[in-house]
Amino acid sequence: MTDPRSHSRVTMVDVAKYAGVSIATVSRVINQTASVAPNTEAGVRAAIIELNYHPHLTAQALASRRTHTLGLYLPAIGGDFFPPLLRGIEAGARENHFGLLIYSTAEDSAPSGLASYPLGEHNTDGIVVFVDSLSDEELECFHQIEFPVVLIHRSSPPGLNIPCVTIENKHGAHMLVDHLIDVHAYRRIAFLAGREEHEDSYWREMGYRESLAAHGIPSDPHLVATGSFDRQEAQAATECWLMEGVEFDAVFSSDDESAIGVLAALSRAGKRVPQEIAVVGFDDTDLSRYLNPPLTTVRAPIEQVGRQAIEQLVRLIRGGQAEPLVLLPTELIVRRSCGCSYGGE
Amino acid sequence: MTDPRSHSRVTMVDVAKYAGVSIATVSRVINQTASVAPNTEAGVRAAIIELNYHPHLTAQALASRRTHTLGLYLPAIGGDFFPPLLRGIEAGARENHFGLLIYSTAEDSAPSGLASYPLGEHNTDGIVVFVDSLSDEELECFHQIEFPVVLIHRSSPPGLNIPCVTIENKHGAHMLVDHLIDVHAYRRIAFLAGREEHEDSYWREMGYRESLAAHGIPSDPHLVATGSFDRQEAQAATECWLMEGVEFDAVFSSDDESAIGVLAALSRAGKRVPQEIAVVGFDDTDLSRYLNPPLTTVRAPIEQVGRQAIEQLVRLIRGGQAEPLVLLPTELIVRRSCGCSYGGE
DNA sequence: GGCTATAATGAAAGCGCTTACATTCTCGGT
DNA sequence: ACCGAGAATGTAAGCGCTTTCATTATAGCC
Repeated sequence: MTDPRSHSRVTMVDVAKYAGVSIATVSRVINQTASVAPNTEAGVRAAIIELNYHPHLTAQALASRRTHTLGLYLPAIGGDFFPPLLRGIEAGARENHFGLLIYSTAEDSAPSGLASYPLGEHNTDGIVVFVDSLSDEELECFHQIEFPVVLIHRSSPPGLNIPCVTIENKHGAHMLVDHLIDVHAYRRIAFLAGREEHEDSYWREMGYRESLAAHGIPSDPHLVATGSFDRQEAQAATECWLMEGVEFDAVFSSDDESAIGVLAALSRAGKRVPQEIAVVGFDDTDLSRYLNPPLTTVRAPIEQVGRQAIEQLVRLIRGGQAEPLVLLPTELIVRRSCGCSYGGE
Repeated sequence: MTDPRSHSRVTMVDVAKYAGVSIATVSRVINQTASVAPNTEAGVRAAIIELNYHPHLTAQALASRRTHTLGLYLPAIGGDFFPPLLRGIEAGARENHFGLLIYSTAEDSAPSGLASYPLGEHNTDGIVVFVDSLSDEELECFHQIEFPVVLIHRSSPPGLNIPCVTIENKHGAHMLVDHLIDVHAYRRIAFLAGREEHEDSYWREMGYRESLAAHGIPSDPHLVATGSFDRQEAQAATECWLMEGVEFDAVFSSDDESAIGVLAALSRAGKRVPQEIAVVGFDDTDLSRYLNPPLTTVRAPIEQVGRQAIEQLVRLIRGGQAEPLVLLPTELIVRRSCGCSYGGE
């Protein structure tokens, strides 16, 4: 057995001795928490370099009662949505000099007696919670102890005002459907919803309905199905429409990922996109420009969502106020799958 | 300012008092590190639940000198490759009851005087290093202090025998090119390499060359270009071939992601896949079955690579031996882009 | 019944830091 | 020359645990 205790690491005591000062002074120059005479400081810095000293983060955390670490709860790791989000979060954490601990609640059993929350006040200074990776009750627990939390793509449970950052789903969807109606004169526009409980899906559907209503188009329940933000399910749902002979000239798939499934179903059925049926998505993932045809969609600034979440969280940790709601703007991205033609790319 | 110190948390002392024992005993029942009388144990457990006590991980880490946390160094967060890899790693960590700290060396400045490595012995028990996120010198540092490290998709620098887990790149590429030659009788097969220094790319190229050689096909330098594992660059490289009038009947793109670029370039040039030119990739990312046409590729068990890496790392941490090299098998996935037709999907 | 292994527990010394408080030193003002 | 304010530094008490070592209670045995 390699005993981790065997390595005699360089500690502050060593540095203090080498520099001929007390450990308090060493601590002061490291944290710049009080003024130190220039000479002394230089000596300490030299000692630190000479001995190749590195502070022990765990000890610092215990003594200072801050971990300098942020936690991220995820429901699952995957999807085209995920990498840019994590990229934003990781970059935000790194820039603010925080470590980032991640935990997926995917196939998690309920926290048992002794096991506490995997990420919480014992190992982080604050957490960001993505959609439904934590239940309302769990959020409530954190709220009670006033632990810093920020939510992503999910609004605060009523009562506890937990800050939240998300995107303008409704407006984006509205713009997109407007485009379909105003520019292409489609009237039978199908909507493929995401997961039931998912707020993104809810607001996108709202944007869809509002746009229809604004154009005096009655909404037809046959034209709404569920794709669950999933390629397979979206494909199945589309095939279902096709089988049942539902008539539609365009489909608005609630995210790009399910749009891929729609495209696959249509292609297999021999329907040409966009000549026979137009398809549009949401998110503008990296991939959508490479689809065939390139996908008209709405750009969701996912990476920025991640950054903003960290920004708000860090404010909270530093004792400041966070925005109760950060709504990042979405933008219509017109490519070819809606029927537009364009020169670029 | 919210002072994090203000919350008087429940500590072992409280539990000990409540149960009428010493803190040592509480520690014993929590860690099961020595036998405790059944009655006592029951009392302590009851106290723990009653007081809703949760051990303070930082304090545990400091006292026991193990953090129960693993670190992951990444060069960048992104690509289709990334989510399954992280999924495997995260699951592995979670199952072994380790936390997971991640750090991207992407736009990292050189570690300055006081700043130590972001992930190291001060905050983790071991790290996994993905491709070139750490330099040989940095690996050497960790090696010197005998800090547990395992490498993913990158072999150990000479001398230090750092365990490494990767996939059978050469064999996979060999199978794939064999298929192109044996089944479809292609002879002018272009190869689009990944990044220069990338070992995956190197071995895939080796497999390609060996297969050609085995079939007595001379390799033509004009047929080898660099796509850098990147859609854009792959597209550009393919367009370049097309411009220069290089003749080829198939292209083996060193990963699925660049295959997308190849497909885009070909489609723009009006070339039909696979009728005029076949395209095959490597990795079998989620997406490849949804491409048009569905992509023939080689399955890389990416998620398993992540899991295996953690497995090896945990062994090392527990003081055991790790496999010097874990090579996970690859598998040929035949779809339509090579010219095969099939009923499924 | 006296004696020794053994199991159960407690006391206390850290782990490597931060920080409140005490101490010493300097220096301008008078 | 003397006082007091501030700056510079040191002392020491924790932070919440683990773990060694000593102590006490429990058997087991002839």
